[in-house]
Amino acid sequence: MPPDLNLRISPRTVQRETVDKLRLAIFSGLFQPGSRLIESQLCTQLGISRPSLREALRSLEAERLIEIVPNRGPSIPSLSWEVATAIYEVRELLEVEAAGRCASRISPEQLRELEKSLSAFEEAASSNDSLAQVMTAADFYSIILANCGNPILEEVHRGLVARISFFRGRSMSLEGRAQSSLAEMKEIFESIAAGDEKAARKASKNHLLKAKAAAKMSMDSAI
Amino acid sequence: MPPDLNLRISPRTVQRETVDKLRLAIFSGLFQPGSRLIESQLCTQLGISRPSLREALRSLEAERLIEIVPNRGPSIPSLSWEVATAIYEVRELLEVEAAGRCASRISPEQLRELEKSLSAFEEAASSNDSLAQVMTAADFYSIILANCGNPILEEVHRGLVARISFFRGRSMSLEGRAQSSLAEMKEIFESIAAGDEKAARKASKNHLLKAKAAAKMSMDSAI
DNA sequence: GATTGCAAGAATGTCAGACAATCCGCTTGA
DNA sequence: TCAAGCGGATTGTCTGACATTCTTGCAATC
Repeated sequence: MPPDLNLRISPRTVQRETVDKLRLAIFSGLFQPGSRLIESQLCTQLGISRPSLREALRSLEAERLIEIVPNRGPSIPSLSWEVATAIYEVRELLEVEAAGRCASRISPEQLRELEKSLSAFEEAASSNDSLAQVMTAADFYSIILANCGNPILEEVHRGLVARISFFRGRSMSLEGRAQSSLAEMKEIFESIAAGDEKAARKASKNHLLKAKAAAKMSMDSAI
Repeated sequence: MPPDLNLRISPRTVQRETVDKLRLAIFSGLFQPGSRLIESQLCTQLGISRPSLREALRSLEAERLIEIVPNRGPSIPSLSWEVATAIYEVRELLEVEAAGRCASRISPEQLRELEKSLSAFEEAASSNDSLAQVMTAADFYSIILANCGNPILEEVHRGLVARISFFRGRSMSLEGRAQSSLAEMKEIFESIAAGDEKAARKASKNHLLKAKAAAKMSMDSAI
C-alpha cells in the first residue's frame, strides 16, 4: 500500500500546495530514480483529481524534476554523471559569483542569519541525519544567494540545486564529508564576514569542487 | 548498448505543439505585457479543451513566460528593469563562459554553421525586419551554446533569453543597433574561429554589455 | 526451450460538462 | 461623493467518459 501523502484534511486543497507536496516527496528521495509515477495512484495519495494532478506534473516537468514521455507518463529521471557534472559546473559559475557579490553587499543582520544557519549545519553535521544536513546546508546557500543582489541568480541556482538534491543526501553520508563540508563553509562565511570578495569566490569555488568530487564518489559507489 | 531504433514519427501528439504555439505567440509579442489571458478564449483559439490548456499554461508558468495568480488566472508578466538587468547579468555569466569554452572545442563543421548563421544575421541586419534579426541572432547564440560542452548551460541560457525576448525586437530596432551588433558578433566569431578562448570571452562580454545598454535605452524610450 | 504473436488489462491523452469560489465593474442607496 | 452590494465573468476543481497507446502474461510455434 502506497503511503498517504495527503497530510492535510483541510477543506480546500490549493493546487500550489500539491506541487509543493510532490516536490518535497521527490526531494526526500521517496521515489527511486527511473521509477514511474502512476497518475491514478498519486491522485488517491494526494486526494486530488487527475486534471489537477496533471497540472502539477506539468510544473514539475518544466522544472526538470520529473520526465514525462508521451504515452508513458511521468517518471523520476535518473541523472547521468554527465548531466550531474554539467549541473555542478553551472552551479559553480553561479554560486561563486553570488558569494563574491554577497561579500561586498550583505547587511550585518543578514550576516547574523548566515552565521546562525552555519551553526545549524554544524549541529546537523555532528549528527547522522543526512537529511538535516542537506536541509541546513541548503539554508546556508540560499541566504548567500538571497543576498547577492540578483534575484535571477538565486532563482536559477535554486532550480539547479533541486535537480541534484537526490545525490546530496548520499554524498553527505560519505565518511567525513559533512565535517569537511563544514570547514569549507566556515571559510566561505569568514570571507563574506570579512567583506573579502576575492576570498569568498575562492572559498566558494573550493567548496563546490569538493562537493562535486564527493558527489562523484558517492555515485560511483552506488553502482 | 544497441542504438535506439525507435524511429517512429509521432502520429499525433498535439499537446506538445500547443505549448509551442503559445510560446511562439508570446515570443512574437502577440500579447502585451500585463495583459490577461482568458482560458476560454485560448481554448477556442487553439482548439483544445480547458484541462489541456491549463496543463500547457502550467508549463509556461514554470518557465516564467506567464504568471498565474490565484483566482485571477494567467497573464503576461511585465518585466521591470531590475529583473531585466538581473537576467542580463546572469546571461552574461553564462554566455561568456560558453563562448570561452566554445572557442577551444568547437568542431570545424559546427564552426561553418556558426559562420552561416552570422551571414544570415548580416543579411537580416541590413533589412528592417527586426523579428528576423532577433531570430537569426538567436541562432548564432544557440550554436555557441550548443557547442560549449555543457547542456545545462545551454538549457538555462535558453530559458533566460526567452524571458527577455520581448525587448529584443525593440532594442534591435534602435538606430544602428543591428549594425553594431553585427560588428560585435563578428568579433566573437573571429575569436572562436581562432580558438582564442580569452578573446572570445572578452568579445562576448563586450557584446552583452552593449546589448544590455541598448535594451535599457529602448526600455526608457518606451515609457 | 526460446522466441514470437496476440489479447487482455492498465495507463495515458483528451474531452465535455458541471458547479462553487472568487473577482471585477456597475448600479444603487445613503 | 462615496460606499455597499449585486450580477456577470472567470477561475479552480471535480466527475466521468472514451480512444489510444503501452505492458504483460499466455499460448502457439519453431
